Amino acid sequence: MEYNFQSIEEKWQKFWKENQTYKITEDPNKEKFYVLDMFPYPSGAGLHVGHPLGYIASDIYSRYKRLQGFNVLHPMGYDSFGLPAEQYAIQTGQHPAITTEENIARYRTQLDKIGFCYDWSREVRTSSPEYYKWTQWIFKQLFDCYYDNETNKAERISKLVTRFETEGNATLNACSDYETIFTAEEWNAFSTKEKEAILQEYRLAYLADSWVNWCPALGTVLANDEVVNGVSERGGHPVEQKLMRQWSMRIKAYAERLLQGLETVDWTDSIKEQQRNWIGKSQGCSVKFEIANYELRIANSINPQSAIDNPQFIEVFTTRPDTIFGVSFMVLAPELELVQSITTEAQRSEVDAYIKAASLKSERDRQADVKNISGAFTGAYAIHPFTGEQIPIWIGDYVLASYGTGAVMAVPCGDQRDWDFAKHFNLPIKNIFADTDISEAAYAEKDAIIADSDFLNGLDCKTAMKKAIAIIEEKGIGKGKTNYRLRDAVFSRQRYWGEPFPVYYKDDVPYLVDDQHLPIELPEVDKYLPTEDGEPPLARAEKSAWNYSEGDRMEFNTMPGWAGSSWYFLRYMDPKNENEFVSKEKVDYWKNVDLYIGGSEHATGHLLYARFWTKFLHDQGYIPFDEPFKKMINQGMILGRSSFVYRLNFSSILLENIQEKIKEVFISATFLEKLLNSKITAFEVIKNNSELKITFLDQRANYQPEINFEKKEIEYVNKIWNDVNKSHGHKCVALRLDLSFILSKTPIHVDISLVDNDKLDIEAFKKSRPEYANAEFILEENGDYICGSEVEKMSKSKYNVQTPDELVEKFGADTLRMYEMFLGPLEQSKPWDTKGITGVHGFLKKYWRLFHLNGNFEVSDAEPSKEAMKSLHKTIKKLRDDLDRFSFNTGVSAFMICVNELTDQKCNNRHVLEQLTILMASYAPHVTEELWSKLGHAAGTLIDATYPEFNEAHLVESAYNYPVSFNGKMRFVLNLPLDLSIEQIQEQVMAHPDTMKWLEGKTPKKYIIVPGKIINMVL
RNA sequence: GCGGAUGUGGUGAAAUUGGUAGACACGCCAGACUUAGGAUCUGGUGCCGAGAGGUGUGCGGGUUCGAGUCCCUCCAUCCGCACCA
Repeated sequence: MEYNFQSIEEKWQKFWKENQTYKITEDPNKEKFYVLDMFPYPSGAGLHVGHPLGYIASDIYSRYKRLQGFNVLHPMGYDSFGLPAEQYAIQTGQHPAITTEENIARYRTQLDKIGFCYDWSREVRTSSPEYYKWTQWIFKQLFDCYYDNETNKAERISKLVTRFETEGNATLNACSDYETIFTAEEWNAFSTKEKEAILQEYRLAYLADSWVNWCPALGTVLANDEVVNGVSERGGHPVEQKLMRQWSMRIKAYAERLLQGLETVDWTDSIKEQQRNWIGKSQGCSVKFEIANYELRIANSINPQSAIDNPQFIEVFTTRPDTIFGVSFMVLAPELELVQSITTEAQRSEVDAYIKAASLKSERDRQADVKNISGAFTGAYAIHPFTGEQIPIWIGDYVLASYGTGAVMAVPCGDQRDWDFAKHFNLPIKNIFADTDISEAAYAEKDAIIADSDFLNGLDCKTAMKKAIAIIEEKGIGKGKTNYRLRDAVFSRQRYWGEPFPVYYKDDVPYLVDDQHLPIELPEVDKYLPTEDGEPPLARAEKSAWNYSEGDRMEFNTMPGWAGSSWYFLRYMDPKNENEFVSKEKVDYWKNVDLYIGGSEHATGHLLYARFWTKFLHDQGYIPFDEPFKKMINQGMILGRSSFVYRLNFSSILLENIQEKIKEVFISATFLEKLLNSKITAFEVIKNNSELKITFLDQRANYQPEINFEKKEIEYVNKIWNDVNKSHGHKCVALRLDLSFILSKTPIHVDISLVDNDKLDIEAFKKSRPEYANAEFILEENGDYICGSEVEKMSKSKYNVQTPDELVEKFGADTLRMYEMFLGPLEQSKPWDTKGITGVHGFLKKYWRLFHLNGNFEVSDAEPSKEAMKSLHKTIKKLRDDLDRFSFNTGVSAFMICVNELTDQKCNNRHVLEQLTILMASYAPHVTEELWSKLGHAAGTLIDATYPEFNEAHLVESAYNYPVSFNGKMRFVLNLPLDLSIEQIQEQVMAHPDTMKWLEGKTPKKYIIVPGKIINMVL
């Protein structure tokens, strides 16, 4: 009986579905294990072979854990709100829900064909109202909380209000940018609107006018992580800064905990580092510098009010308070308002010109232009708080208005940028580090001893920092402070296809919709575009189109893509719960995700937001953990292997009948290579009567008499002439080809479905495009057209997309699963190449054959042989070790070795094959399930079989092949019993004839004998 | 510039604690069977060399009886961050 994978896979997929083999329930008697794949967006393009890589790995691991007796939660669902479906809706008018539904159906078909053990009864979709009801509910909780720095967690707004009513906000320590102090009396006197405006400054989800990344092409704002190099991550459209009233999330409040939590999770250093960078913690101290002659400045200012409004101090943030005596000037960001009031008349024109120039530079230009030092002197001076010296105040665009206070105390001896600025403008550089040379560059290391610094003299940096902060605080001119680069995340989008907010407005004040009215469903609209006055698409909805409405109007923004994906892993635990987002009982059982597999591209988006929401839900007591994903593996990208054809570009071709169109001529890659490796750069062939005259030319088409061409090169030219001429009905009279021109042209991508093993299917290629219909080819000797190739990202435009479907059809899901694992380590990026798939397919056939004799199923019930047990237990151990360290590729090799050995042993022992089948069940679920039932087990019971136990006894050897080395070089192998003592081993080795040969008459100076390992002699 | 990762045959890779480098597979070569093969089976295959042998894990150095593995220097590729005070 042949290994008929098609019928086997179809049969079992149907069985699993009908019998709900993979449906799981909470079972307090079993230990839980939660394996999760990153939430996919169901794109219209469907799956390519790169997508299932992680899914296969997680599936293998889930099955492995289940076989070991764990209760494994392994769900799948769809992050189904998103831009592509909406863009499609705008173009076609089709409701995005329909497109989304179709795409999900396609995904599901593709996923089902690979044989995953997902519990589909737990599927969730972010775009379904049953799901987003709870996204809205969580938003409400965030709205109703603030971050209390004293309890170090999120607390209810009602607690804050009580505090305001009794004490005002003077003693409050909460996360907010609100700095105005009010008393309880003042608070109680505020109007509702005023009170709400203040509360917005504290809420974790809040409405505020903030500078946002506005993307005109997408018609929406974007979060910082959705902007890469000044353009939108999706689509690459330009992004500008715009002040808009938007919902935001006060993620800043969690900066420190998000940073600390990284220590507790098992993620790659690379992702953790990216999150640390994004959070950007820096510790230091704020210091106030008094502005000299401030009164005078006010009197002279053209805008006295501005001067009065601004403080007479410049506050800076520094991470190096130990270098405070090294300050020799200050630099302000040019856009700072303070600059206007301190600039002297003499400097005004220069300063204004500089500010104007700086404002014209885009954020991107400013970043690109790091080396160009620029700035201007304001004419004003600050007073050094310790020395009383007057230090000049400059402006320069290397100081960013958005970070810290937008001002720096410049310490040129210790900071390279300050040093560069000082050198450029010839400002004083004061060295406060003992025994350092700062003539060529700043000394930025923190290992110097401080000098010329009054009370800091003789101290090392660390001690000096502490002392400096202490004295600065004592003097009341500043205090120790920690800064974070992390900014609050914009939470609204001006789009249609997203979660509506559970918010209505009355008198421009936002109010939450009561829980009983949730979910607020997406209303129908006539068009998925903004209104004429630029309101988001939801503003088009009639009041009656809303399932609930209240107040003057509903919120027209929708939530961003990361809203639904920030908590989806919780919903899988209890997907149908209508009363809670997840029940306490279920979340207490399943807890956080034990293994999370997905790409690394969400490092600063999804992975940070999900951590933030988890911490918040934990603070509020809804879930018992505060990190969502304990261990994460980032699978590498599967790259495509593109194929190329090379079109010849004849700079001149003459035909007898010049009306005839010149055909497309393609040259085979191997032949092209030969040609390029020859001395030929260009040639011309002219037919004179029946004689051919070949002329070799240089790049300028000049005749090259000095090069002697070999016979083979003449042959190459002849071949081209013949092939081209043949294709043009032998009407060519002249031909000129410039090879360097071919190289300068990009090779043409050809669809990989037309190529097999680099060989082009010429007929199919001709049919693929009308302009190729009459193409002609310069082929290899054997008549093949060989394509060139290159490894690139898989994409439609490169015609190198390989879908899993065709491979499943050709080789089966089991082969695909094993092959994807066999490619190499999961984390590594690698090119997709189907060349090796036959090897894996052959292995499965070989495995199948172990169970069959002359085409009939036949296994032996005899006692297994010693060597078969050894092969088996070697494999059991190897697989256990490999899976425990997520080395999926080496597991496949181990199976191959085992099957090869059992085949050599002609082993068809029931016990051995049965155990091997359980081991392989997680990798190749279909074929193992088939053979498992043939072995006499009930259908569908393989997934809960008892995982084989490793027994060392089967691997015990009595003898060992010792590698015998001389000076560390292995010379021969000697088989010796393992129970020999070191002395006996030495005796045996010395007695061996080969030893004599390698000793060359010398006596070894030293013997290194490690029993069971090696023998080495030092000569 | 800073940080992280990677570098081993023609190719994908393996070598888990320092102990026979290249397992396993592709490809290639030779052979068997076959009307045929993208089927199956057998043998070979790092490089140089006829052979003995030499040589070999990006380069150079070090530690060690012994280094792909540990340490130092440099180089290359990929990814992330980048005036963050």
